[in-house]
Amino acid sequence: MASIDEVARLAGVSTATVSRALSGRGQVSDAARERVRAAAAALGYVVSSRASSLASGRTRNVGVIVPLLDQWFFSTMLSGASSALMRAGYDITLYNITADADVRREVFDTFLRRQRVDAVIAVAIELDEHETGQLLDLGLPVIGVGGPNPRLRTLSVDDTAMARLATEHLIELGHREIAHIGAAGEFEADFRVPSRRLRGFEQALATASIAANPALLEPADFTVDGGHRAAARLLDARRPRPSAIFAASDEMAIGALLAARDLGIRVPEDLSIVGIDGHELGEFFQLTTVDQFPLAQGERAAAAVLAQLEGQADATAAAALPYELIVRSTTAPPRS
Amino acid sequence: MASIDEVARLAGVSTATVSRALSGRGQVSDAARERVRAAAAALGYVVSSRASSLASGRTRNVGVIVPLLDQWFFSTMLSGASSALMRAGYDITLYNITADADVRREVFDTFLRRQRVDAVIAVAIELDEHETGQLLDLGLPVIGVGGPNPRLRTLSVDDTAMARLATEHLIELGHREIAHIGAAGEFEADFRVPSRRLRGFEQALATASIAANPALLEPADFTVDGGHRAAARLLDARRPRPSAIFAASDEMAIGALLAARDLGIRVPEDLSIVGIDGHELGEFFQLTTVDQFPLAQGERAAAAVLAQLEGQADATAAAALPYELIVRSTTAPPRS
DNA sequence: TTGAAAGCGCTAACAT
DNA sequence: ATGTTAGCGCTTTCAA
Repeated sequence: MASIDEVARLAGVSTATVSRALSGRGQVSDAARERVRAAAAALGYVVSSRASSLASGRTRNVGVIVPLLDQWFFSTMLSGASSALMRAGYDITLYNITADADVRREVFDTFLRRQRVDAVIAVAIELDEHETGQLLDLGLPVIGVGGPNPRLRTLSVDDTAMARLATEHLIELGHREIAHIGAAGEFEADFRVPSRRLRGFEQALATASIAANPALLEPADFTVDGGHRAAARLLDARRPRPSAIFAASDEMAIGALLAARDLGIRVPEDLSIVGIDGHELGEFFQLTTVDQFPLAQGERAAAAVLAQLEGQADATAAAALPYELIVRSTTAPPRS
Repeated sequence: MASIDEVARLAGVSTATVSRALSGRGQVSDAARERVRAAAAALGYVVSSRASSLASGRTRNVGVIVPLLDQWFFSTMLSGASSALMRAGYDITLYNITADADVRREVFDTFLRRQRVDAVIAVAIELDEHETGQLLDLGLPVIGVGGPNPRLRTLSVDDTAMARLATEHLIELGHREIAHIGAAGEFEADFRVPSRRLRGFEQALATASIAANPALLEPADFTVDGGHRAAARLLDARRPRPSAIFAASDEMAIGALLAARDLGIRVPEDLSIVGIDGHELGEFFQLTTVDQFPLAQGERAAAAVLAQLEGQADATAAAALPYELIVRSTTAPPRS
């Protein structure tokens, strides 16, 4: 591993000039810069982040906290954030806050305090007061994605409005008996998303003067299987059947779709189904959904963090995250 | 951010003793250790990884290279590796080698050479000669998972044997007309897994003296959609229909299953389907598969790396990665 | 525009 | 068992 001294010697300049030439900070003549570049390339020299970060206080590394990795939505957001940060030359260190409470505490008490990162992105995590305070105490740029947090700079999509949009789509098609598959106890603890989507659903019904019917609310855990079971209950032959289902995630919507197929109920002729998220499988199942572009959300979070680190105004900061109704083939007017 | 001097002062010892007490290296009296602990806790002191790594040469950070994030298999392995490393107090920095060739080159030329990591785990990446050399040049423990690489210490499951096992299961049930959905050109470039699974399929047929039939081979891209399209071609009414399909991944097997349903072909009565991987949706679809426990693979990779870092013999090193046939409800004897 | 030199906050010899 | 001290390899004043 070549060191800065060797580069300086080969280029015939001081280490200070090498540092300036390679980092782009401070004035360096074109000639010197070129010689330094050539020397560094010849030696295969790369600035040691250990030494550089100790001297400068900058690590070129961003911490990303995620609640789960093995779910499409989170890994897609991570993918977006990761590629944007890497393009900017930043490393990313990953803090996977799993179900394990000890690990979670360690992340906030220790891992994040090791001065390894210049900034933090917290993805879809509901932070409690104490954790939020710990994050703020780091004295670093912190940005949250999803789940508005009044004490943090947060990018979030309007879950209530998305749910309203999905429900309104069904209402406009003429549906009146609309069921909702969504939140359930345990899951709720970490994410308020489900309840916000339920609220949007209720708002849309109220605006259209459709009475809320508790029998048409089925809790589920945001998995395909959960959506399938919830739909099976809703579509039970012994009770009046809704003409449409709004599922609070595409995974649950897909589960509902498969449940309908199992029961010989045709979609969309006998039953309309709409989801939320923009899941990769939505195209395959021809699922109508409200897309929230998770890959782009990750990229936006990265851009916001980079803007703060580089001290520029973040042009996209104020704008709310976009979402869009994608009408495919699982929704249609009810029969007669 | 409190520094080591403040802790030393508060504990009434030198900074060297603080360092020793907190790192566990070297001899410290119980009394001193306790005072240091208390002082550190009182001040909220955490060792700065910047300073510590410069002085010691250790970063307590492992780099993980993955080819994709938004696919269940890779994110699951990452999840396993991540949780195991975090439990051992290690950070992980994530290098997502996307489709972008420039980013890929940068990772090997620059990112990995910044001396930010103590070791590298390369997940399911086919490295070319040059990249393998670059990894080795780092002078760090490197372990690969999946895709055997003769120059690297590698944990890998025997893809050929897994495919053989899946195919033998069909043969033992009495199937003779067995189709395979697997590799296709472009995908092949990065992963040799598909061709190894094809080989296992062919071996099992040969052992049972079943003639290979090129008409029963359909290339697909390892997605649900690809599996669906491949199965639709295989199940086309105008040609002789196989009695069983072995898909080289669970995602494709699920696609095939849905294609059969679309065509009114009953599974397993009219068609048996078996996959590979142990996908989370396998249970839901009652899919027969050969599970390769990707979460455990990630954990094993982490354990192997930690063993090398800590200089212990890795007890699990020699053992091949386990796999297991999980018989569920998509396979049965053919109809006479 | 460039160089000399003083740190950045730890760790690890070496001494005691 | 503990303290003293010389680095680790850079960055950044400060001076020239």
